[in-house]
Amino acid sequence: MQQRHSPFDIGRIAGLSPAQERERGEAGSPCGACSVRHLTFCAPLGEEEFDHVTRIVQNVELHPGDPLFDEGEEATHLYSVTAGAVKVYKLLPDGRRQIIGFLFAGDFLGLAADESYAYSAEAVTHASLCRFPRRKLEALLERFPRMERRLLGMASHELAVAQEQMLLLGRKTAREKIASFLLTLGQRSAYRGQAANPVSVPMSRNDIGDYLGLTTETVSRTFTQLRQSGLIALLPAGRVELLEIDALRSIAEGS
Amino acid sequence: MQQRHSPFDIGRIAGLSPAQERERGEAGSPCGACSVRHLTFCAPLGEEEFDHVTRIVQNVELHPGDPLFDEGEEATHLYSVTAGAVKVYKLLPDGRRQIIGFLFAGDFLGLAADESYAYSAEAVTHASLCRFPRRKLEALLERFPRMERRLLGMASHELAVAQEQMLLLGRKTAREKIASFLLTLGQRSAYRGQAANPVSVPMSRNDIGDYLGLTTETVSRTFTQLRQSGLIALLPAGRVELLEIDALRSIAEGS
DNA sequence: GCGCGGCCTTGACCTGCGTCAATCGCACGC
DNA sequence: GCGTGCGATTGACGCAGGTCAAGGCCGCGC
Repeated sequence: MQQRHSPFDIGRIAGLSPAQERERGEAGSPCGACSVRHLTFCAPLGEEEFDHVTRIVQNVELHPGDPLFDEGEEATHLYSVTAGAVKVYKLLPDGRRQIIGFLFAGDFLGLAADESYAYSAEAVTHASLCRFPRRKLEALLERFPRMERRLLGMASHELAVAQEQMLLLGRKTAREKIASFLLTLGQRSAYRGQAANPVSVPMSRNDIGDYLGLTTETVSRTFTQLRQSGLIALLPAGRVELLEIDALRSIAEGS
Repeated sequence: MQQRHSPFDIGRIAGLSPAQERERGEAGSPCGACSVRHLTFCAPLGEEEFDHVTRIVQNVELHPGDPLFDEGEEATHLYSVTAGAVKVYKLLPDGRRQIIGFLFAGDFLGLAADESYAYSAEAVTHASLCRFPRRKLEALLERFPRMERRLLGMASHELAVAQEQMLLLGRKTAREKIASFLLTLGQRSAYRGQAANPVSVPMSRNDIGDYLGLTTETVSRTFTQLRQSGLIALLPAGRVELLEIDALRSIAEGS
């Protein structure tokens, strides 16, 4: 239990050593040069496993707003984000939208509970992803149980994140939601080795609203209110400075 | 891909054949006599695997309101519900509560993203569970990759359910939430081979509220309103008859 | 430099749901 | 049968956040 990682413990698997410097891997494809491997699904793979993965992976480049796949579509591929930001969402027939998550370098998507995707995915910024044909990846899982263990760990982690988000959606106020959102974005940036304090907030107010169960206007007003209270500063290029992290933390946890 | 189940496809694995009749397995322990095995984690195990599981499993009986474990506690066990209902929830420091899910026969809990539970669990009704020491189960997973595959399938399924719940919490109205809730409870009953139409609703209005992001009063008012519209009937013993399933379905999906 | 379009902000107003409080219903113990 | 207590229901009222609408800001193309 020291050397071996628990399959129920993605935190320890993935959190070993958030690196300092990285640029997104070049569009080409060679996994050998992957600069974000330590963050991804591929991190714990051995030589042989990694070799096999390298052979089935494809590269995908998206521009802001480009769709990756739609809810209900046949789930033919799984993806790992290597650069940029992607959003994943579900729609109601009348157009109401719930964003299920924002994904950054190292995040995995496409795990489907049945044959089709349960959500749609679309680029927020310019984004690069590795694409794994599902059939071929399954064949590898068959051969390399360690990969299955890794996926189980990632799924358990996703589940914990989803549960935390349910708490936010069901029980937090707008102010608490925004504070939680900014802190979480910061933590995730730090985990990837990027600046955690002036946090980069690449998504629109509308996207933030659809993620937190609020409207654009309420998101905007709440940002303004936090700014006026001296807790944050709104910088150019969608960056937000967290001026009073402790205060934000106590707001996020419910005053 | 015909004989072999996809690891990303819990739906097919778990959904093979919801049986008709079952009573909860007797408190004793012998897995051999388990009447809900076809619903559980154990369903797809082979002889040898099942034997090993049998040897590490313990039985737990809970009365309504009994706690099973608390958020933050060391995650020493995993559980499979064999009878009754269990609720799983998270708290904010000021006491606000979000129920993450209600679990019934066949459901699994305790998968933790790190060494401690991310939520608390407590019995809703009298409940029976199988308890697996985590260390020992991990050792089995090591030996039997098929079990890991099964867990991955279950986790993927949980993830899809959680995402659907985020859509509900973030974007649905009280009326839509209650309609969705009743329909989902019905489907899950049917899946276990129990009555789907007069649905059994064993949890309190308060629990329902904490699950749907509403207050007790709003839950109560919404039930009354659905009853007055002739869509449901409130029967004794916490049972609800769904009188107009199609109408309820269209409400649940957003009118 | 100028106009255009998309996003953000702000204001005024509205409403769905929360809050507070009273009452009801029913299971249970004696 | 009768009291007791907890959960459910109902009502009156308030407010957080939604809706509708008007600018403001800014990057981009020509």
